[in-house]
Amino acid sequence: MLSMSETSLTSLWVYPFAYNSREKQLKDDHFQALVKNPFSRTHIFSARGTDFSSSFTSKAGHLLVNRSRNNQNIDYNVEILKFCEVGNLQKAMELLFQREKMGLDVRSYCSVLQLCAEHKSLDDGRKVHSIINRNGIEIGGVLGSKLVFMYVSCGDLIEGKRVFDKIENEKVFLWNLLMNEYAKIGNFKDSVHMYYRMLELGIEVNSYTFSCVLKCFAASGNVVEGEKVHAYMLKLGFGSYTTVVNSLITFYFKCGRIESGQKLFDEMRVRDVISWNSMISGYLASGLAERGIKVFTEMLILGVRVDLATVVSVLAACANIRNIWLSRAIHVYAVKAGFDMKMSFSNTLLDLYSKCGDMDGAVCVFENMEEKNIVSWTSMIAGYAREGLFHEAIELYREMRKKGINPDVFTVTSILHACACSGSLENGMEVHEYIIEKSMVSNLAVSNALMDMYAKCGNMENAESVFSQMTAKDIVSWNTMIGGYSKNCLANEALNLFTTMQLHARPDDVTVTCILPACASLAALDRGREIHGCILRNGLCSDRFVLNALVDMYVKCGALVIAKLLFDKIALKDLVSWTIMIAGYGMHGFGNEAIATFKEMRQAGIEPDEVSFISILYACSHSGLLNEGWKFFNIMRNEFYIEPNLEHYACMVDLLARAGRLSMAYKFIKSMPLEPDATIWGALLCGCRIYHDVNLAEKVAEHVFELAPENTRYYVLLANIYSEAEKWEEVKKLREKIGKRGLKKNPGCSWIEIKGKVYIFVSGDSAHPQAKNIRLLLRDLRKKMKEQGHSSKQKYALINADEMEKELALCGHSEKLAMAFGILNLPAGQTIRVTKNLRVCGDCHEMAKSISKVLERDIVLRDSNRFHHFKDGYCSCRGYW
DNA sequence: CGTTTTGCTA
Repeated sequence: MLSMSETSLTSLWVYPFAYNSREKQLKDDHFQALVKNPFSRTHIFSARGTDFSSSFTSKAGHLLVNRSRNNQNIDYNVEILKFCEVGNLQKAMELLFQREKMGLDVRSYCSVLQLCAEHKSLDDGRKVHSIINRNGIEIGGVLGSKLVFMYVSCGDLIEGKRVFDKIENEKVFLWNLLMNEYAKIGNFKDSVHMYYRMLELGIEVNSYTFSCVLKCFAASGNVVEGEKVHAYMLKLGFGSYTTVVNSLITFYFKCGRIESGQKLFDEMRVRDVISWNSMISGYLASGLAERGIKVFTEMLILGVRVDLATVVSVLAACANIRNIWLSRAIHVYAVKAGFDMKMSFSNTLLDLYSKCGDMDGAVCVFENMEEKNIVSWTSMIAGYAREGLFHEAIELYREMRKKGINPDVFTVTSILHACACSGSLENGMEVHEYIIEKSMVSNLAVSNALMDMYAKCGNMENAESVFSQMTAKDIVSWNTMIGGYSKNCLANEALNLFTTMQLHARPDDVTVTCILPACASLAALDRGREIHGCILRNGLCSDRFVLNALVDMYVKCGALVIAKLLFDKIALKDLVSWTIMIAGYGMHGFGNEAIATFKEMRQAGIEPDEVSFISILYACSHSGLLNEGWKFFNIMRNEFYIEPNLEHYACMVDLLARAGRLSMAYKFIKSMPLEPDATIWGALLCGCRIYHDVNLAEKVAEHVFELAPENTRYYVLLANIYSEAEKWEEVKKLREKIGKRGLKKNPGCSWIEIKGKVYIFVSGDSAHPQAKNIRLLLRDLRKKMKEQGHSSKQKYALINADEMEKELALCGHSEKLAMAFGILNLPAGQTIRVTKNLRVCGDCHEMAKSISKVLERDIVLRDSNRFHHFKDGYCSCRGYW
């Protein structure tokens, strides 16, 4: 824009009477170009008002040389420049094509390239490039720079870099330009590479270079290299450049070096609004919203100018700590400052409402927004997902796509979370397709969310496929996969991946809380101990989730004493800690200790929930504490107003049935306000077996078979009841029934861990290298049992007679094999710990008792129901199994 | 000649 004096002077000089016709003149492109043309005296005044003579002589002089050589040409160059000046790319291109053979001035090409860059017209730019090549014009110096600039501006970074590499370049500008472009597309590696190359070539770097390279190291979290840049920057005297220090502050915050960022900020002599905003958003992103707000307050006290970005960050900080009061104040402030009409402000407000659980408020903001962007939609979707309204989240995502809005990385991760939590595999797979289409898989957060979605939907194959295709994995990726395997009952896969992980990354608190349940489910005590060591080495033992998982692992691996020692050491025991310990005592048969722990918990001021009541009720039933169980059932309902669910009822039926109150249990089921399921009838069926009540068993079995026709466990149970009553005819009938249905018995299997390795045995296993020794040992033991008056209980037979014979011939059941293997391979005196996938068989139970006495070996056997500690011929279950 | 940077909500 011309200043007032210049305008008047200009106009007067060229057209003394032109004042009135000025508007008309401006409409005329051609004329306007003339006014600005380097040859007109006007140009000298308008563009370079100060130095009349030098500008005139240099420019005109240059062109005058051309004029003398080729009179025609001068006009073409001038004309092209004219069109460039007014921004008429089309005309300039036409002229360029027409006159390319005339040996046009390099400047003309430069001007057109500049215009192509401004218009972001890659097509035209390429055409200019080919004209240049066609006419054998040497690409270098200014022309080279312009070509690179054009390509980069038009988004063709690859071609830009190609031209750049061909030309001599010590100009820092182009280096910075390319570096920034690489950084913009997330290619930090190449950006940083250029920085190192600059240093090698001795190119003088400037503040732009430092800002860019710091951004790269911030993104990749490379503290070491970033600090080197920091030192070099100070050496070159950029320590007082506000933009560079701003970048440095952001870098330190992104690397988690908060104190360094704060220190830099404190020592800054000149701070601008960006310095302040960087601090606020730095704290916000580090999860320290309060400190961000504190920076904002300081800003207000010092009277620093606040801008939209400040308000947006502070409001987001308020949202994160759910500070409604401060949010309102800032809202009012924003309205006064006129920020409230901005989209980014509305987006933050919307997110604030949704984070505070006010989805109606969020919807209100959302619907009243004149313009919405991807952030608005994503915030809404994430809000619905956070509130557990997964269906709404998915619906809104659909609506958004219908509107033609392209989900970005944030949207995709939010919707995947909604799909994961609602188990909507189909929707999740649709999102996966979109992700592939937009090649978003390279994004870590997206891949992690995808894996989580597949894992939560139970599809570990697809999760594994995403995982294996990831080029870079972070701790979240590993944790998601390990946790996925763990939760999908693939404990061995979880453990194997954990081993692999340790070669690549350092486990964190989440990793160990994911892997410990896998050890627990396998009862892999040695692996669990290893992980305990890993926890100690990595300083993770102050995390309450880790401690709870650790206690749970020791409980489920049968090491109750260690579990209790650790439990006592937990300084802040939460409801979960207490529940784990109560359940632990329960499954090990220490009902009274469980009750004592429950009381302690209440004394500690922790209120039990429905889960802790399940634990205590099971503890009572495992120890046959009928009256205490009833008491807790009543306390739960009358004192804590917790409505019993199916699981609570199952506990009670179990309790009654084990205590021999079979008809009472039957009446109890009949009086339930909930529809009983197979587990509940199954518990009673179990009781029928213990107390040999064939008549009731048949009645109960009808219910069970109706509710769970596919579960072989119950057919086996009934068959056992028949065979124990020597009703062989009925056993046969049942066997035929099962055969007709094509059902297969869930094979019993047991395993034992020796020196960290798990050995698995299935019923009648003879393939094992030590099978012969095991057989001999068992035969020997059987003999000793008989001498002591134990009779072999042929009653513990199974449905299939052939199988039974085979098992007897080989001395049988998987738990016997595993126990024998333990005796043969573990040093004397060491407890034998065996785990079985089904309930322990009665004969094996007897044999274990005998082994514990005859061989003086302690045995801890975990079956699908509880623990059995065998010692001196007794079992901790005292018959309650 | 000038062209490029730093912060901003999910």
